[in-house]
Amino acid sequence: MDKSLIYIECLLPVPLHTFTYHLPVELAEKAIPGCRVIVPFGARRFYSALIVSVSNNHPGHETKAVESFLDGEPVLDVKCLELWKWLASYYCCSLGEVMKAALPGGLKLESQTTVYPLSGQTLPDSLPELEEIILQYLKDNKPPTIQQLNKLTRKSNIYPAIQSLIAKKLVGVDEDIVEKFKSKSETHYRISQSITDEKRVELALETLKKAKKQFELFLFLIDELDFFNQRNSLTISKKEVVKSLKFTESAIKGLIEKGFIEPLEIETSRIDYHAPISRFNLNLSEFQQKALIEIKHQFERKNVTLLHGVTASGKTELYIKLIQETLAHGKQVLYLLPEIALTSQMIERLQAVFGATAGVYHSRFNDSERVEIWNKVLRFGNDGSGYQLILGARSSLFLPFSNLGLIIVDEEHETSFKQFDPAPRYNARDAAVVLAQLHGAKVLMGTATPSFESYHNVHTGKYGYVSLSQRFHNVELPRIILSDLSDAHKRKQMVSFLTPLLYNEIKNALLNKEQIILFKNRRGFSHYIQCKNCGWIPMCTHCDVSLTYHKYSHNLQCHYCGFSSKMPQHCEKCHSTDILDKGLGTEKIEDELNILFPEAVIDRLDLDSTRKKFGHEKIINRFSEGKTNILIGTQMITKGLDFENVSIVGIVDADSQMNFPDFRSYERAFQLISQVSGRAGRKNKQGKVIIQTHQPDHPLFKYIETNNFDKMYNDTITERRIFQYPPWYRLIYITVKHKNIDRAKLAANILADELKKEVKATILGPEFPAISRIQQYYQLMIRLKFDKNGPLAQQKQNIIEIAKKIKQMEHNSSVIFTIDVDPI
DNA sequence: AGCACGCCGACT
DNA sequence: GTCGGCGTGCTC
Repeated sequence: MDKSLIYIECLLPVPLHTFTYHLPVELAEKAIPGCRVIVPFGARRFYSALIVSVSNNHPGHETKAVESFLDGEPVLDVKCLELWKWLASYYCCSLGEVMKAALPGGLKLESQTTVYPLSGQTLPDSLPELEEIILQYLKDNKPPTIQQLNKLTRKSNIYPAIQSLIAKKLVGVDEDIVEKFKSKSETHYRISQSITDEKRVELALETLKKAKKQFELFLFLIDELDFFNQRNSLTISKKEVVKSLKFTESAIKGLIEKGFIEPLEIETSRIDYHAPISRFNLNLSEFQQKALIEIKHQFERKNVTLLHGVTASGKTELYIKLIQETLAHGKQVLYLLPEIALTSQMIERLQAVFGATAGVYHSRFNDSERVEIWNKVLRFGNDGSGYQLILGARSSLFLPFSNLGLIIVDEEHETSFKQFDPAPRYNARDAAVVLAQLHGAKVLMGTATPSFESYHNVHTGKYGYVSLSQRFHNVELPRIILSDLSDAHKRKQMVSFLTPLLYNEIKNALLNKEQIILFKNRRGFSHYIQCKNCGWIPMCTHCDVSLTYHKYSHNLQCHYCGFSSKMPQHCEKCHSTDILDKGLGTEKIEDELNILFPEAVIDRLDLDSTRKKFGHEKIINRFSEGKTNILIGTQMITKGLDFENVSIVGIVDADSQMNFPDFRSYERAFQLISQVSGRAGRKNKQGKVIIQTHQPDHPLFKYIETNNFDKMYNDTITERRIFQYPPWYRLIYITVKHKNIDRAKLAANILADELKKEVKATILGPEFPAISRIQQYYQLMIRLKFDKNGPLAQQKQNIIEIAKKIKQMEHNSSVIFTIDVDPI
């Protein structure tokens, strides 16, 4: 064994395992897990790689040498790496994939090839046209990157031409690592270090007598930077100097040249600073006080506690109290929320309380902002400037925490905590429990409608449980009224899509100047069109779904791949011009309402109306300011919004939610309807929730009417056991995709057969899901149900091995297998 | 994920 | 005959 080398396991920003590199043993002290190095990878590229572990042992295959070191200090805590490893093994993906999701792009470096001309070689008489173009470009420009040349020549692959030029010794190439993150900096000035006392100032002014502008500027700076008290410690930005008086660059330059002031670059933040409210008094109600004591009591014995509190029961105040206490102990806090964009009210509230110690992190930040937040979390503990509290969406789980004391998972039941695509397909709620364990921290999960998984964990004693059943200010829960759609249809009493009951309630509310929310989910039928003559329905050419009609843009769109086409003038099959729109989308509801209630101001909150930046906020603000009378919305309106004046919530079509073919449809429907209901009735008046349904006798409504989550859970949990579903069993769904339907089928069948032989689980499929083709790819699904107490980790390994084996078979290399653990 | 290599069809 | 399409295999 070569004793002069040590070996490091590295992660590169490619969706693969780790790679081993070597470096001389003298540099061993620089090889710290969590630091980045630059390494060669493949034929001609360099990447930044993250050191995972260091060893003295030769890995048993060839290794390349580390090119250089990037960091003196780790960019993350080793506990983060532990979380990554857990995620990779639990969610069946590579560590490289986890790293891709975890590290902000700015910390991942990649080499760029630049091309430069070589002189001294005589030009041949003739060159291929492409090579001529390149040479000409090099003559007149600074060395371009390969990508720039590709763009310039509008060719997809310019590399062969460059290789040919290299062979002729006409050009050379360079591999440069580019640092993507540039910290934002401003030019500042300070009084020169050589000016040590008043005397020197006078002397300086003496020399400046002839340069009037410089004299004035110097005097200004001495005053502004409070030289006589602060000496040379303060700085002023160039912006301010130029702005404050009519000083020009030349005056500044003059002072610098004479050595009276010094320029320096100061890093500035891209992130807004929030000043905390100076005096924040938190008065907990008697019930909240009791709940707080109970939570702490639970934390003595349990690492995770579920806080079950109805809407508006004041969970937030409890969170704030617990965060304050944890921060006071010098520990970090992570507050996880679903879909950050939809919870801006909550963020604003918490930022107002915690000010600059609190940072926000989610996917809408750009790369530079993310690196900045990352570094601020990393810096916590070193100086006073780091973030101690992070409010964020699921990806904030990856921030480089070193000393977490508490993780709050708000709206624990929300499905958006689960990442679906791409890998890692992790559930932030569950990963939070693991992360907390690594830090010895506690987890508080809050919700008004617990997920069955979490509630089950409470029942088995794994999680602690605290309930908060009293609403704030004793606001009553809204009255739930069912409205029978079948009956109204039969009696021909329907007013467009409204039962007479809901219609009249809306009318009355409008008369009383009260607001109305109408809820229509996206699931179920959206707004497709159909030929009345032959039944033809326009379909997406890439996916097997019907196209949705959009009135606003007057075209047809696919909600899966974004494909759009013109609205056809006549049926493509029978050429009939009698084409009808079917179904009821939010857009159509808006239209109908405009006809029914022409005096009302109507707004719509869905994916289409909020696409513009701040579209969401604008619609919400209009409504909460009372400018809108009726708000129509999808799932979006259920998220953490508090309105004062909503007396009626109408659920246009409850059936499509309940009848969705999924084992969780009950749970979901209950969650959704109670969340929508929570928007109704505040402070002084009981609100009404009117549910339109064809099945008013459905048992689900009994639970909803009485808001009896417990009963719903107990009545339906047995069914889950009988049919082998969570929380009793663990699910893994495997999707097999290929452009060719037969290849997809064949690979899926082989996989299912192998799994049945090798894996101890109930295996269903392969079968085509409801949508069998998405973006040109046919897909089949295999579903596995595992006994919770079995050796799951081993089984997962088996699955990965089998999939790998099948991929190696002839013609199968382009088959895509995706493994989804704990699918939602 | 990139990127190189290699094997086939459509053009000068 | 060559250019360039993409299917396949490899990266310490």
